[in-house]
Amino acid sequence: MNKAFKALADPNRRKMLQLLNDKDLTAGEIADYFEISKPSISHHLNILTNAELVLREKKGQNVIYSINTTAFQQIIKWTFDFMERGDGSEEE
Amino acid sequence: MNKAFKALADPNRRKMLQLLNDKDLTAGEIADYFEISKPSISHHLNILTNAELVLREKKGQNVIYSINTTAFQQIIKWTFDFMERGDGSEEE
DNA sequence: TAAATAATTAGACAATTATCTAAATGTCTA
DNA sequence: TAGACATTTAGATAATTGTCTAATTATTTA
Repeated sequence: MNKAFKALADPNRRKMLQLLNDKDLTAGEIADYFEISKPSISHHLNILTNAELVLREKKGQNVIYSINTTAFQQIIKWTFDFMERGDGSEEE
Repeated sequence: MNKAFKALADPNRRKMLQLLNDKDLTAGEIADYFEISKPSISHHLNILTNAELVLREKKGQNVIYSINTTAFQQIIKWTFDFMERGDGSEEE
């Protein structure tokens, strides 16, 4: 959980997640959307993978990345707990 | 939004949010739950306030902190967009 | 099998961050 | 008003992070 939150702290990584949410992409395709170098892209993808926010699959020469929806469900759950006060009160 | 995600990246700050979710607390009361120095607590509270995740209110000698639920709703919204694929497809 | 392509690893560096101690500010009360 | 208390500000330092270039690994294909 901590890794996921740390991973989400970077805007480039959040953008990667949004791209992957639209469709699966190879590392190279992801890199095309950014100004930064490919090693930097690789570094960010590694952090996202370690945080289990994305899944990687090697296919020939390419590495295909995809969103891991399970991780997002956990984050939603965590965040949701702040919306539901323990006693059900809606008062200030 | 970026500030909020950065603020959430730190475990101490997430713990502060969880404490404040239970009830409003002064800076000193918050400090009692942590091992780190008061200036460090103050630093973290400042980051949370800047990210608009918490609200601060001076009351006499004390500063009372409380959760800003609006900010959490935005984070939920952001996260939720990953759960709903644009075309409504559930396929892999 | 040599060259081209895709991606990662290694290592360096600058910027950011979390922490500390010491000092300052603001408020209360004896 | 002097002292105590609550909190923040200032400034230093060590650790972490994001970025780069150069080199490496793995795969495809001419």
